[in-house]
Amino acid sequence: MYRSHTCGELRSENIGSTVTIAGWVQTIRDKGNLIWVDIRDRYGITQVVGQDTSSEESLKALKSLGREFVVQITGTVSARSAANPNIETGEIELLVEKVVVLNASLTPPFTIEDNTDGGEELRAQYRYLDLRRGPVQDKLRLRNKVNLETRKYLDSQDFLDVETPVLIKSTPEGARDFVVPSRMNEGQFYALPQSPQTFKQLLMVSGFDKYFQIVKCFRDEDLRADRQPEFTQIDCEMAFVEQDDILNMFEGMIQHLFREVRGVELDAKFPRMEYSEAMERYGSDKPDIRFGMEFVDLNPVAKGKGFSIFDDAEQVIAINAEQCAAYTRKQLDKLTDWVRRPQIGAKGLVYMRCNEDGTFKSSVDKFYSQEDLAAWAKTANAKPGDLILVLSGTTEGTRKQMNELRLHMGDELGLRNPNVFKPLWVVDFPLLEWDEESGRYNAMHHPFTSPKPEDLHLIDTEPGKVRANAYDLAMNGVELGGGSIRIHDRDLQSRMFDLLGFTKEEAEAQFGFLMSAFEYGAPPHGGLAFGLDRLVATMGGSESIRDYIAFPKNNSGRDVMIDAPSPLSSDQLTELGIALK
RNA sequence: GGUCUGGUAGUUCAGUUGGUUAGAAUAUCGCCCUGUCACGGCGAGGGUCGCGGGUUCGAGUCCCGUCCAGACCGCCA
Repeated sequence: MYRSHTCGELRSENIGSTVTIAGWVQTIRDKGNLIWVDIRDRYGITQVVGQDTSSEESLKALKSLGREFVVQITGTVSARSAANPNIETGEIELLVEKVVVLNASLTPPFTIEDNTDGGEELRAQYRYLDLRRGPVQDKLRLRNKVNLETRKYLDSQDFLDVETPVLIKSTPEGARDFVVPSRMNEGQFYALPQSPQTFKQLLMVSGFDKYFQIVKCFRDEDLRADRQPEFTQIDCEMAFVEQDDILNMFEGMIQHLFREVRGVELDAKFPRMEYSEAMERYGSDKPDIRFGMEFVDLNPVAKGKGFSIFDDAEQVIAINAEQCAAYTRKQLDKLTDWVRRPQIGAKGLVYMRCNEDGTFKSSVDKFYSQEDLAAWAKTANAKPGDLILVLSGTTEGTRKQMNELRLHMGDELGLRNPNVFKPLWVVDFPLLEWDEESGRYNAMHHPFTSPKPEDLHLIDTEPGKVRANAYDLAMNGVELGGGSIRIHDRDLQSRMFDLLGFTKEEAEAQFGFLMSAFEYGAPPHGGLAFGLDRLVATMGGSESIRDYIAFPKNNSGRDVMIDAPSPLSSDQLTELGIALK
C-alpha cells in the first residue's frame, strides 16, 4: 500500500495517528529551520511540516523536493498552530517522519494552480498537466455525475442501453463524414456515424421500445467553442409514443439531472413555443428566455413617414433596453460599430432615448415627430428612461442581426446569469429548408422526420411551409438537444427522399435497409438526442465545451498533445490502396 | 473559403512618431529567515522579439508574404 489516507481526508479527529500519504508536491514554503510542503492528490491538499524536532534526514529530503515531484510521506497528524480555514484539511498538518521520492519531475511549463499562468495553447499541449488542476478536475467530475445520473434516470424508466457500430456507411445528407478506408475491401470506405440515427430506428423495428446510448458522434465540419469534431450524445428513441410522451419523458430527465447534480429545481413544466413564434419574438430557434427584451414589430409605426431606409425595408424591428436612456453618444456609436461588423452585417443602428421628462430623442429626428416617436414608445411598451434600438432590412436578416444585438445587450446589462437556468421546448420546426447552393430543399432536422399530418396537403404545392413533428430543447440560448417523431411508413419515407432530390436508385442504395425494415412492421416511434458536452457545460455555467472534455481538439481539429492528425507511411497507404495527390 | 484579434524571457504581459545595453511580474537557481499557506528579504541566470523577404543610416515597432493560436461568419440534417 502506497498510502493509508488521501490528501483530502485528514481532520482534527486524526490528530496523533501516524499516516502515510502519496501525491504531488504543490508548493514548498521554506523558512530555513521550518519548511512546509503541500502535497496534492485528487482529493485535496495536505500540509507536511519539517521542523527542528524532525530528523535531519527527513528535513534534507523535504528541502530537496521540487514542484510536481511524486512523493510518499509518512508522518504524525498534528494540530496546526495557525489553522487555515480556506482548505478542508486546514486544521491539521503532517509532522514529517519519512519522505520517499516516487518520481522526480521536470519543472512544469506552467503553474499547476487553480489560477494557472499558462495560456490555452500550452495547456492544450500539456493537457495531462492541466488536468491536475482543481477547476479542471471539477469539470470532469461534473461530467461524470451527469453521465451517471442520466443512466440512473433512464434505467429507472426502463430504457435499454444498446451499443451501435462506429464503422458504418457514408450518406450524403447532413454534415461531412469522417471516413475510414477498408483494407480488406480495397477502394471502399467506412464512415464514422454523425449519430446512430438509423440504427436506433431499426432497434425500434426490433421491438426495443425504449433505447438509449451515451455515444460518440463524428462530424467533419469547422469547429467553434461549442463544437468538436467528435462529441457525445445522450441518444434516445422510443416506440409507441407521441410528441408529448417524449417531451414529458425528457423534461423529467433534465429536471432529474439539475436536481441531483446541481441542486437546482427547474420549472415544473417547461414552456413550449412554436418555431415561428420563437423567430418572431427572439429571431432565434434557441432563444435565451432568462431575460425579456423581446422583438417589437415597428412596421406599423415606423414606415410611411418618409424615412426611406425604413420605408424600403421588409421589416423594422425594435428592442427595448430598459433604463438605458443614459447611454452616451460614445456607447451608442460603439453599439453601432458592433452591429456593423461583418459578422453581424447590419447597415446601421437607429436609437431612440425615452427621456425622463417624457420627450424623445432619436437618431432619426429629422423624419419623425415627437408624436411619431411616442407611437414607437407605446408599441415597444417603453417607459421614460428606456432606450429603443432599431434595425431594419429583410425579415430574415434583421431577425438574425437583432438576435445578436439582443444577446449582446443581455451580456452587457448582466441579464444572462450563468446560475439561472431557463429551459424552453421549441416545437413545430419547418420540415424543409431551401438550400441556395444546390437549388433544392434539404431536411431541416433529418430525412426521417415526419411532417405534421395537417400540413401534408402542402407537401407538393408549398413544401417550405410544411411543419414537422420536430422539437429542440433550448436553454439559456444554447441548443441542448433535439429530435422528432419519425416516419415509420415506407411510402411516406420514399416520398420524402423524392422531395429531397434523391432518385429511387440513390434512396435504395443509401437507405434501402431502412425502407425494407419499414415493410416488416415498424411501430410508430420518435426520439431525441442531447449534446452531453453542451449540457454539462451549460450546467457548469460555461459556453465552451472544451474544458469538459478530457482531451479536446483545437479549433483546427488538431489534438496538439498527440499531434493528430498526422501523415501515414507509404507502406500503410499502399496496403490501403490509397494514392495521395 | 472569409473576417477580426494575438504571437516579445520557462510563463503571463508591457515596449512611446522607427533610435543607447528590449523591461515588469511570476517561475527557476543561490544565500538568509521558527508558523507559512499568493510566505518574506537579498542576489543571479534566463531573449532566433513566430518565420521569410522588403523599406531605412537604423526595425520588436513600418510594408509584403507565410505559419501558428483564439473568437466569429460561411458550414454544422
